Amino acid sequence: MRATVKDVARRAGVSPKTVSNVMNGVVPVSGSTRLKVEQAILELDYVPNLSARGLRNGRSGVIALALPDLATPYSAEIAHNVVEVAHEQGWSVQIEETGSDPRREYELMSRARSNLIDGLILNPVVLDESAVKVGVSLPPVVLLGEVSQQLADRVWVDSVAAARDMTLALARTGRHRIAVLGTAEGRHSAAAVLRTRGYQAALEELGIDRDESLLIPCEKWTPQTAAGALASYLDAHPLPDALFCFTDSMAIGALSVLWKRGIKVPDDVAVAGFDDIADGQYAVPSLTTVSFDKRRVATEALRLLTERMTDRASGQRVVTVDYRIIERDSTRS
Amino acid sequence: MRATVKDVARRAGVSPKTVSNVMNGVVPVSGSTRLKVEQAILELDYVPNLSARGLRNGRSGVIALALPDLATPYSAEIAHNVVEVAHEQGWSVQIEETGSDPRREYELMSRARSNLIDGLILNPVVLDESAVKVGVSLPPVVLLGEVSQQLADRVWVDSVAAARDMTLALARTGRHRIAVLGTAEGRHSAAAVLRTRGYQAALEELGIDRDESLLIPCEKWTPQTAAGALASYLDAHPLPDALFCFTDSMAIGALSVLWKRGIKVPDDVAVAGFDDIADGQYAVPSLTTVSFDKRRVATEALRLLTERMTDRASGQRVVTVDYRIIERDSTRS
DNA sequence: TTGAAAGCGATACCAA
DNA sequence: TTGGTATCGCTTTCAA
Repeated sequence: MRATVKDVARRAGVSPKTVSNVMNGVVPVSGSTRLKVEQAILELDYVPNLSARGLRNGRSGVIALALPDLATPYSAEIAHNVVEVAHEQGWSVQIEETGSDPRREYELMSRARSNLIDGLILNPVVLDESAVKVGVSLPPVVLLGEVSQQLADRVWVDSVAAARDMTLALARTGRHRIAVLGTAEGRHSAAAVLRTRGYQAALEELGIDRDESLLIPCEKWTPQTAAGALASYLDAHPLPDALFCFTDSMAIGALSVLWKRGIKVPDDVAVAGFDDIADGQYAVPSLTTVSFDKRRVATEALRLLTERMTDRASGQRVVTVDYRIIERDSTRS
Repeated sequence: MRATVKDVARRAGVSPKTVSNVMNGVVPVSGSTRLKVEQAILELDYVPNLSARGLRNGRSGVIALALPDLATPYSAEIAHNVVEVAHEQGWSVQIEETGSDPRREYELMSRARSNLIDGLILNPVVLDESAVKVGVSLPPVVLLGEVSQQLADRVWVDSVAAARDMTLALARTGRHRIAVLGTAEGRHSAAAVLRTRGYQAALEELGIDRDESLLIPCEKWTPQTAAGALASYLDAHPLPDALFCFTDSMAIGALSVLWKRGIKVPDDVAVAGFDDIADGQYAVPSLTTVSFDKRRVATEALRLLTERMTDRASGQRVVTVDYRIIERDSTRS
C-alpha cells in the first residue's frame, strides 16, 4: 500500500495537519517538526494523492487546452507553448481535440464542469456564438483566436489589420492581381471572414477593383486541401501575381503545387502565408508570413485564465497580441 | 452550489447508491427507478465530480503522454493520434513535455504516482536505462520508440531494418556516396544509433567501403539544426550523391539549404527522410521517407497500457509496427 | 504551533 | 433490486 498523510504523521510523531502544513508551507511550522516530517516523507516515499486533494480543495491543478487538430503545425506550436508556460506555473495540461466539431466543444464544457479541470483554453474554428455558453456553473474559459464571442475572455491577433498589412506589402512589391487562398464558402470560420475583410480593405485603399475570381475558397486549412483547391483553380484561371494564403500550412501546399507545375516562386507568383510556423522558414522558397509571439499568446491566455479563477464576476477581457510581417524569399521582388 | 449524488437521490426519492448504479450501469436497476433518476439528473443538471470518483476508485480516467517537444511535427502527429484513440476509448490525455531532459522524465514519474494519472505513454529521446524505473509503486508505462529498455512495454518501428532498406533503396537509384544526417556525437539517442547501424549494414551488403566523412552529426533533430549542420558540412566536403536524413524534419531543413545553394534535388543529390510527417508530402520536392502507421502506434500503445493496468505482473511486451519506404520526387532517378 | 475530528463526493459492502 | 453506511486521502475549522 501507498503511504498516506496519516502514515507520515505517525512516523514523524505529529498530526496529519502538521504534515499538511509542512507540504503546503502556508502555516508556519517549527524547524524541528519540519525536519522530522520531511524525513518521514522521504523514508515512506510519500506522494500526496491529487484526487483527494482535488476533492477537498475543489481544484485539481489541471487545465484543459482544446484545439481543432493537434497534428497541424499551428496547433502544435500553440500547444507546445501553453504546455510549457503552464508547466512553469505548476499547471498540468489536458489536451482535447475538437476536430472543428461543435459537439466536441459542448462535450468538453460538460467535462470541464466535472471538476477535474480548473479552467479551459479553447481555440474554436467555427464562428458560433452558441457553442460556448459561459454561465456561472462553468469553469473559467479563455478563447484563442478570432471568435466573435462577447462573453468569454479572449486572446487574439488582429487578423483584419494583419491581412490588410500583408496585402499592402504584396502590393508594394509591384503585384496587383493578388489572390487569396482560404476564403470560406459554406460554414464561416471567423478567421476566414476577418482575413478576407482585411484583404479587401487593402485593395480598396489601393484603388484596386474587387475581383471575385481572385478569392479561392478552401474549406479545410490543410496543405492537402489547399493544394487541391489551388490546382483546380489554376486549371480554370490565369495565374495571379501574388497568392496570399490564410495560413502557412495552406501556403506550403500551394508552394508544392506551383513547383510541380513549374511555376516559379517568387518570379512568376509571390506567395505569402499567415501564422509563422517553424517550417515556413524552411519552405522552398522560405515563406513570407504574418508572425506573432506564440509564447505570448500562451502567457496571456494563462494569465487571463488564472485571474478569472479568482474573479468570476468582472467583465470580459480581450488581449490583442502584436503581429509583424516577415518578408522572406517567397515574395522577394 | 453544484448538485451531488445526494441531491439527485433525494429528488428522485432513492438512495445515493441507486443513483450510482444508474450512472455506471453495471448493477441492474428497474426501469421506473432508472427513469426517475435520469429525470432528476437532468433537472438538477448534475455532473459527477471526477475528483471524488477518482479518490474512491483509485483511477482517474486520465493517462499522460510525454513527448520531447510537442512543436515538432512528428510529436504532434503522435500526440494527435494518441489523443484521438484515447478519446474513443473514454480516456483523457494529459500532455507533458520532457524536452529530452531526463529530470523532466523523473518528475513525471513521480507525478504519475500521485494518482491523477492511471498510466503513462512515454516517448524518450535519450538512451537511458535509468530514467524509467518500473517498480511496483509506479503506474503502468508504455515506451514509444527505439529505447533500449528491458522493463517497460514498448511500441516501436524497427529502425535498423528501415534505415537499411532506405539505404538500399537509395543505392538502387544508382547513388553510392550516401551520407547520413543526424548521427549522434555526444549523448546518444537510441534512434540515432539504430538508424546509423542500419545504414552501415546496408553499405556492407552493397560492398561499399565505410566513409566516416559521410556521417553528418546533428545534435537536435530540428530543421534549424539540420540546416546549420548541413551548411557547415557542405562548406568543407564535396557533395554526396544522396543524403539520408534521420527524420523528415531534418530533411526539410536540408532541402532548404540545398535549394538556397542552387543544388538541385534529386538531380545533384537525392534526399530522403524518416517518419513520413504530413508536410513531407508537400516539401519541394516531395520527400521520400520511411512511413509507418502512427494511428497504429497509438492504438497499440493504448492497448498495452490498458492491458497492463489489469495485469501488472506479466513480462515485458513489445509491439513492432510495420514500416514501408515511400519513394517521392526527392529521390527520383 | 499543534491536535482532534468533520467533511469534500462518489462508490461498495453488507443488509434488508 | 435497493438503502444505510463506511471509506478513499487530504485539508481545515475549532480547540488546546
